[in-house]
Amino acid sequence: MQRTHRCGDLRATDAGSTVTVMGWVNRRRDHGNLIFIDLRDRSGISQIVFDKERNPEMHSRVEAVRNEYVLAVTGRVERRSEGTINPKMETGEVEVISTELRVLNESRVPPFAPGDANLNVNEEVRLKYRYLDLRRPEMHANIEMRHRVTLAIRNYLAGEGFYEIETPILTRSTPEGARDYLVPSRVHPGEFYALPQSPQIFKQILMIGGMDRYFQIARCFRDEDLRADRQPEFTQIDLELAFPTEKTIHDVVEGFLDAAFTAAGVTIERPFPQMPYDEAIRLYGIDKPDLRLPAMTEVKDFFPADAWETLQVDTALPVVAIRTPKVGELSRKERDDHKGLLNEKQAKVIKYFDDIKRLEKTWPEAIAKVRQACGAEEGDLLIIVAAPKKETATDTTDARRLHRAATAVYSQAGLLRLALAQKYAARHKVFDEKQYKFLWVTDFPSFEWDEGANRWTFAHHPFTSIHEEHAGLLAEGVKALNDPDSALGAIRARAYDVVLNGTELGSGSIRIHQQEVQAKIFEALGMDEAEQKLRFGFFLEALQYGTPPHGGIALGLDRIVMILAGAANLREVIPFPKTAAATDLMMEAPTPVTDAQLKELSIGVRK
RNA sequence: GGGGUCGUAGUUCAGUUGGUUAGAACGCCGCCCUGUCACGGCGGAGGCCGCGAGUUCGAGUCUCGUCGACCCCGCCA
Repeated sequence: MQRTHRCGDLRATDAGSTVTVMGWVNRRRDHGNLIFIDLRDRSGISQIVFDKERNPEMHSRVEAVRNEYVLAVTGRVERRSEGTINPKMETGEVEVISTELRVLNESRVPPFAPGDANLNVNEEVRLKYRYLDLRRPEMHANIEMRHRVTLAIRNYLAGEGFYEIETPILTRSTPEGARDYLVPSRVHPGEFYALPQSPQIFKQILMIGGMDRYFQIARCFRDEDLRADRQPEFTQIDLELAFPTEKTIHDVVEGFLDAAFTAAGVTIERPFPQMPYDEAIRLYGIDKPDLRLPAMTEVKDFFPADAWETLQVDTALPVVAIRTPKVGELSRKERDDHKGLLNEKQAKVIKYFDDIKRLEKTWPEAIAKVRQACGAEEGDLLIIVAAPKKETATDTTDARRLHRAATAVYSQAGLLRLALAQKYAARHKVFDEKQYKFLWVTDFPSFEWDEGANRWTFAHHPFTSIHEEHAGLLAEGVKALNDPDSALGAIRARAYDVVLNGTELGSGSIRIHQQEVQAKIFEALGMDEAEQKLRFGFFLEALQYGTPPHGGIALGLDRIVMILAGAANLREVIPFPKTAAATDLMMEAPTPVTDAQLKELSIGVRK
């Protein structure tokens, strides 16, 4: 038997023709002498009719057929009579009157029915029986969208002159950044490969190799704890190109995102707005602003100085208003609940005033200005956030220190802004509407102070160019490596993130292509010459052989598809995802291995 | 590493202050049914209450430990 049609494709225009369809039994309705079977394949569902009068032998065989049996059915497509048409089904105008039935395979009773329209089953069960879960139309839709998005990106980039190039999966461990997944070498006892956290060095080497434009739908591995939007192995759209400006790269990314979203049936606006990191912090308190919600507004100057004295606010630091739209009147309890939105650490950095009406009694003019500056409308919630006054006044003479303190206020206020948005999401409904607000965040700090390690570390990765005019700061900064207020903190990188609705989709930069600059950066990170040579010797050498200026970016494919699918976690758009404990419930991975395997790898396991 | 929620029939859940025979719905099995499409009717089977200790005359229920799922913090250049 040869399949002639797919189940979901039959239409009234097929009436009269004889077809053969194959698929799974979605549901069976047994009326005794008349049996209906909904047959399902990837394309959809068709109703097959088995009539005892017309074919008693076949009818008796179909009585034994159960859910998820795999059938091949030949029959005549007939237009359904008036009153039996099912408008809820794509194929509901027709049905197949079966003339031949072959049971291609039987099925045990499944732990859950993939054909159940309102499936309510624990994810643990879904993951264990992933093959059944994948039969569900919802999963088909997500996987299909992922395919379409990926294909659109491939086609777009190929059209822009990018080569798709594979890079090694077995590579070298780099101790900085995320924890590596390690693979023992049999040939070199005691030595290990690492799975790539990203193809970063390889793609830069490809540029040095004159490949001009590279991309890869690349699998990356990071041995860190999981989140709803983080898997230990994930897929990046990774690209790099020679002789770029920031604009070249932004145009390419916007181009393929446009193609990808179009493939998913979504129109997006271009060009994406841009915002320097420092402005993002000042307006949103975070480096990945969600533009669906209003920014914070500086309101300190609207109040007379004595107001801040009364309210016990530190006037050296910012005072901002947070507006949450369309919240309406708050009950006493709801207002009390705001306290719970701050953790202990946050409460040290900021205090808030959420009873605007009370403030208004004392400072009516100030509050009027606040409302106007925020663009507040009736029903919007306004909360004023400031730093609590401390025993010793904040030092305003040290600009870098002051900046650090102000940044802490902005970021804690930003977290409160998001917590409020989340708390009142059901009321403002901003998150319900299908809107896609893209943003480029640019000019990230090159270095950030690591409190724990008490040293400077890179904010993006150590191959990121700094702005040329900050070369002096770098020279100054390397002389004060142990000072959190060193000049290093003021250096801005030629780095950019693409952000969508408060989610970081991707991150990239113009790379360093001069060996001396690269060595200087390593030095700023506390690596002496010997250590540089040990860890990146080959790369520093490569940079000396005519490296072209180059830059690139990597975007999380899983996250893009997740957002397009409206899914709450990545597992919905990954066919075989891992659990929060990084296990595979279907394969039951990881597993112990035999002593013989370990011996061959010169590995002993500590009990 | 830390915090939270959850774990009872194949599935999703209920289970009172610790009390006698642990329930419901869907699914499953049998019989009936020629126009259903979440078909319907009648009947039936199905339980290591995650696992292990403890408290108690008595534990699904209380305590401790442990395993697993999910979410968050740390972590993720």
